[in-house]
Amino acid sequence: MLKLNSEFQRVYKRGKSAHSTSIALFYLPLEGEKKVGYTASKKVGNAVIRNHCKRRLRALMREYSDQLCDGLYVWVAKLPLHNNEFSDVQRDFKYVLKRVNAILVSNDDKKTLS
RNA sequence: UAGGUACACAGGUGAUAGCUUGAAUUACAAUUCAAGAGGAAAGUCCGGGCUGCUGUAGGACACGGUUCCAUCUAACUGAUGGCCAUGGUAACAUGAGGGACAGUGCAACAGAGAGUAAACCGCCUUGUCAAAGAGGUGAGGGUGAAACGGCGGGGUAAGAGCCCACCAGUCUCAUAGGUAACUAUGAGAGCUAUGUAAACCCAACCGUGCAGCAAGAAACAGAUGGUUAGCGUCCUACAUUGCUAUUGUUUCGCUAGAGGCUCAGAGUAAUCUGGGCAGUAGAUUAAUUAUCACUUUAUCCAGAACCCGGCUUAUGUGUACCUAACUU
RNA sequence: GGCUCCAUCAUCUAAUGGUUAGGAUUUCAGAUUUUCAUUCUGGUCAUAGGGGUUCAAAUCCCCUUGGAGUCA
Repeated sequence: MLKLNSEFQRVYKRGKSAHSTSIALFYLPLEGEKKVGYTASKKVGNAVIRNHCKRRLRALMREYSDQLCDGLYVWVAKLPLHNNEFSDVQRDFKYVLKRVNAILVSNDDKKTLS
């Protein structure tokens, strides 16, 4: 779990970023450790909405964390995350990960891609 | 149809995956069981508890707050019931609702005059051929948010509470009702100088002065200082010798409390008294959920962060009673 | 989480409770100029929202909304 402000700033400055309509991802590849931080600013809404957004992100991360590379992840909630259907959010989640190249690719998948 | 008042609820069950705390088991990684946000948890507008500022007690000044009456409460700028005023056809609602003969200030513009009153036009007397001038007059005109009681009669040169009747208002007294605020009736007095205290202020009452759980305490780690004391200012008395500031981590503070539900009694009510019942929310990137199915009125505003009592604001659905108008 | 403070034209700011809320910059129109700039003249644009006190509120009081600062 990411906690310190300095760690967040490091990821924002050096990491790769990808954006979709409901989610933004900042990713810094790092050998040996896997840390995650969740962010929902006051721009998103009141306390209920911010908590809900973080919960949704956590639920998705739990589902997919086995398939991901090591590194520092920072998930940023955007305005439509609260209202969109869960399936749409899931699609955005996958799309963002793909853009950053954070998904672990097995040898079989490599062949199909090539 | 329109409006008013009071109250209730804020979901439940199942499947899959998962979070926080506690307990148990096994033995250091899991498994099982139990519990897990609100009516406003919000705004931080009041009142307390609790903690610290060497301590305790007292006085003066200053500062801040409150303001019809009674009751309730740990306390309150709170609640309940009443009184008065204002708004509304009504049900009902709202009210910082003491004092303007203790004093000071202010009332722009307009207007003759805005607080010791005041003579622009007009009216009357005088004066004159006619004017000018001198004097009286607040009844009439006009100005303004506001012009010093209203109306009628007497009176007068013209007028004026100058005098009288009625009405309005002020003060005093008496009687009746009420715990009281106050209300009703009667008598008398003088003949009556506006508003503003949410301007300064005066009176009465209240206050623990300041800071707030990021208060503060302990343990460990190390180092660097400050001083004879202070918490609105000043003063007095007594006690004490060491007190105190800064940094990091962890633990405590942290949840059983002026608590909740329910029954009976007292009270118009707020509330109080007595009996019974059930029961660990306690996080710190901050848990209490995600995806579905069924059910149903099941949706809104919205997420505890030391804890309680209020106030204010946001907001869905339903129920009961009341008022007005129309129709049958 | 606690405490403290602020809000006036598009921007920076004035204003003792009392005239139509003033000034500068910007912007718009016109004049000057062969044209542009400068200059001159005139105009547009505001008291955060809702109540109350007062004859009268940007100003005094209350509530709400938005914004800022500070405390480990």
